[in-house]
Amino acid sequence: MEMKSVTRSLRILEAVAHHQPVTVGELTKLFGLPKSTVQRTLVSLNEAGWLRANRQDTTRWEIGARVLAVRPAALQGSSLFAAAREPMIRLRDALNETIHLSVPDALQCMVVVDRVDCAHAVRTYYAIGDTSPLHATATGRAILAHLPPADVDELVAHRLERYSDATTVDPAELRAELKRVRTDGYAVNRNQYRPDVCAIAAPVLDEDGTPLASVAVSMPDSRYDADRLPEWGRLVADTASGISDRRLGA
Amino acid sequence: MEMKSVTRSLRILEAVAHHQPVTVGELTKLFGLPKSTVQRTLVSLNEAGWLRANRQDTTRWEIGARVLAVRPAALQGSSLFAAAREPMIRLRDALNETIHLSVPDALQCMVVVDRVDCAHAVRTYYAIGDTSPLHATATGRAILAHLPPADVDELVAHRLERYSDATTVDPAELRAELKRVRTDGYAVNRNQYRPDVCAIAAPVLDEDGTPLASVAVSMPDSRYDADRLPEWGRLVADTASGISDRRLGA
DNA sequence: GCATAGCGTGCCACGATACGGCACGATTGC
DNA sequence: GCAATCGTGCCGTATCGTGGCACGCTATGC
Repeated sequence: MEMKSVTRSLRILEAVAHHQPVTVGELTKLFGLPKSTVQRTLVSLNEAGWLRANRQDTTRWEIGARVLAVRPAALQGSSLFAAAREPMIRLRDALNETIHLSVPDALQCMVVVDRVDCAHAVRTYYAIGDTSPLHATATGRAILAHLPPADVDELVAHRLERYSDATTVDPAELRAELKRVRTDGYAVNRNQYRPDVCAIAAPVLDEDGTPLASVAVSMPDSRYDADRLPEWGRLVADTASGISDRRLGA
Repeated sequence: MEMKSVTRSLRILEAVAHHQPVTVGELTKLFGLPKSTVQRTLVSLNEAGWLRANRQDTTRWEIGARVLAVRPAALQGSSLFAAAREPMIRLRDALNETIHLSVPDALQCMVVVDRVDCAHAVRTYYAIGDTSPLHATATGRAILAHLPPADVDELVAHRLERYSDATTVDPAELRAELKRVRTDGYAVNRNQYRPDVCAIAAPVLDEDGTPLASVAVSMPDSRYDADRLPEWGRLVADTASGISDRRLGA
């Protein structure tokens, strides 16, 4: 049922992405596999055009540009990506905090797809491709709030994992929060996932109300100001709906 | 030397990306492979997290968000990407034409990695991930002009493919054009690749003069004005060198 | 309503093929 | 100049992917 060489080659591909440019030896240590096996896999990935030798050190491997041609359906041929770009920068300019764009992956987790950094010396850090849980983040709850109830039921059927003291693990409490998100238009997270990280997020919706992605402003707890929450929440929600409009208008 | 199942699974992955959401049957027709083989490959790709079933029609497959964690080395840990973003927007604002950021892939072709759209109703369209030939585009020649002569020799050793009446297919003519690019600081393309598409491009250089990427402004032939070429060329070149500086300063 | 065609999926014996131990040559560090 | 380490290539064997086939299901057309 599972093709060993395929899954392994993809694991290796991911490892190359995280450690590029990387040598055969480093990868064998990482995986504990025979040299020949890793080497053969790298050559195959190279022949497929997904890997290439580093220009300076031809014994090191790195990811080729081919992967950019393969983009998730969630990005809708990257029109979402392009539409979000400028509104995100404007939001960053207005608030001077880091802005993230995330999409849900198979309703399992959120994946960061784009980022605009702020100018503060201390700032939150998520890399593009990082994942986070749906129930414990603002970005995830902004999506959850606009999903069919059946999907939410399925999520709470599994135990809601606790990441910190503040994490919402009670299904009823989560549902109440989601209801609040729908009326206010934005979701909030104070230290519920990563300690000392707060965020305010709003969903980008499809024409039929399906949540495609969410925009979030995230900041250290020290800069979180509850008094300004309504104002910031409105700004984030406006940005998100602006992206929806741009996407559909194009 | 080549692992059949690996290369084939990646071909299938790419096919899914281009036709998503797609069914098993459609893929079997595309490749002429047995149903079971395609099916098994899809399941394996799914288990690796690179594929997922469509939400509406669970019998259709699409690309998962996992691929976003795998980024080309050419983006230099996305510092190039981040450095280019705002200068590109300023250039778009100045010219009101679509701006593309492209990187060379294994010196075979250029790949579009970012885009900022203009406001015109009629505009050029390249998606992120699209590829174009080195010798027939402004974006490619901006790179070629700053490559070691040996690399250019290797390129012209293969036949220069013709895409339109205007395509430069004569090696000597290409070399003369590259020399002009080096003195002027920007490359030009009038309908040499896609008919009715013109572009002006300049390279983003590394500290040692290696071309990393190129910035291009592209427009329909109807809006191309030869009289303004020097001015626009200078603006594009300034933007590109500004990106180089930002990248190194950061 | 029934027949049929087409779909996605699961099974299994066969045989191609990827595995991994090993050896070679190049490079680096002592 | 020696030794350790690395990337690479080879080859017999066991494994693993292959693809023909059959099943259950859905949509289509008579």
